[in-house]
Amino acid sequence: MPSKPPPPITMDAVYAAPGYLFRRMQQIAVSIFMEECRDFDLTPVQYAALVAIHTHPGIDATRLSAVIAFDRSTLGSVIERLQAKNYIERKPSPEDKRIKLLYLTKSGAALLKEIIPAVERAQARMLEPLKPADRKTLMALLEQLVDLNNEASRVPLRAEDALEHLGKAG
Amino acid sequence: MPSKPPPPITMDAVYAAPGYLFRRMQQIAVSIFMEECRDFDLTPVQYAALVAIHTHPGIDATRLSAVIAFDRSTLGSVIERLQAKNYIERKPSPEDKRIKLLYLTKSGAALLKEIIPAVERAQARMLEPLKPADRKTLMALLEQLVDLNNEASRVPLRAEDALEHLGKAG
DNA sequence: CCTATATTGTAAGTATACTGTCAATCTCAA
DNA sequence: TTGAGATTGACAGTATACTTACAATATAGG
Repeated sequence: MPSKPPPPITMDAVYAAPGYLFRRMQQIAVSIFMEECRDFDLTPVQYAALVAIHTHPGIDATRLSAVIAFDRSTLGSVIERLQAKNYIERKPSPEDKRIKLLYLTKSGAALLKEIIPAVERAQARMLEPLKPADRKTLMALLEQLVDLNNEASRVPLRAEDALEHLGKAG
Repeated sequence: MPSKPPPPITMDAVYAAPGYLFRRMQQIAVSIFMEECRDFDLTPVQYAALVAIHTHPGIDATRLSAVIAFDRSTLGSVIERLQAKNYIERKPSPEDKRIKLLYLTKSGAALLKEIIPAVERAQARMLEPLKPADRKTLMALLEQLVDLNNEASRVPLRAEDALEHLGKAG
């Protein structure tokens, strides 16, 4: 029995591959975000970090990385930049000398409020070319897929766990 | 008339935002690709470049960037790494002294053949958690969205145009 | 022919995103 | 209590991904 011949190597196979489409869509999403938020000098990642710190004041970097599914190393430089721009501040923890607690500054809180309409415009623009029903379908499937694949990523999202150790156990 | 109060700022809003899901899915996709292709020392981007050079031998870097929707600057270092690993070679064009033509080496062609099963396993694994019908729906919608948003990205895909100037016009 | 303009590859600078490693610190169990 | 192991933030190293800028080269118009 002859084995199946290998499929031809074509760009069309690349263009239709999930991995390629995910990369392409991510590029597009970042591009749209940066365009809508041009006035604010804030990247998508920096925005997510600000929201998380706003929601969980006094979080530390390691837990923050779990809450936004971010590598700890990467997050270090993100935090540095946010601090350099005076949007957040770091205070040493009295309980654990290794830890630095993160808080929004007034400037950071104000920025967050102001930028939200631009962020929502960006999010809407990403899906705009689709029909409303298709937008819902796509988001529902993607949310499922990301959730079901959570453990496959190197830095899984740990939204709840992360907070159990924050002195707000419940 | 009082204006609508602003929506509360929550992490759930971030988790459901298209931009966040696209970034997360991209992280997961790269992670799975790297895991399946561990034996080969090739990144997703390097793989796409190899396929494109295989499909269009003698392509130059600028056209390659259009064919895989890649920034020219980024591509420079990708090409360098592929050359350092002896998977491609660059030859000066006799017609245009600015241009360097790209070709797969024997080693690169062999690698490409060998890696394909691993790449296909990776692509399959990304969608595995979904039901087959949902996989199709998701891919169809995503393909549409990427295509319709093509111009929104900084480096739009120009699959066909790019080749018209390659001496294969027609 | 010669000059304004465009293209090509390259480089410098910024920002994710990951792999490791490390010292300081904390925790827990023997 | 002390010592093994874990955690934390920091750092070095690699790889996208983008911006702007630049010199070398090519092209088109006058």
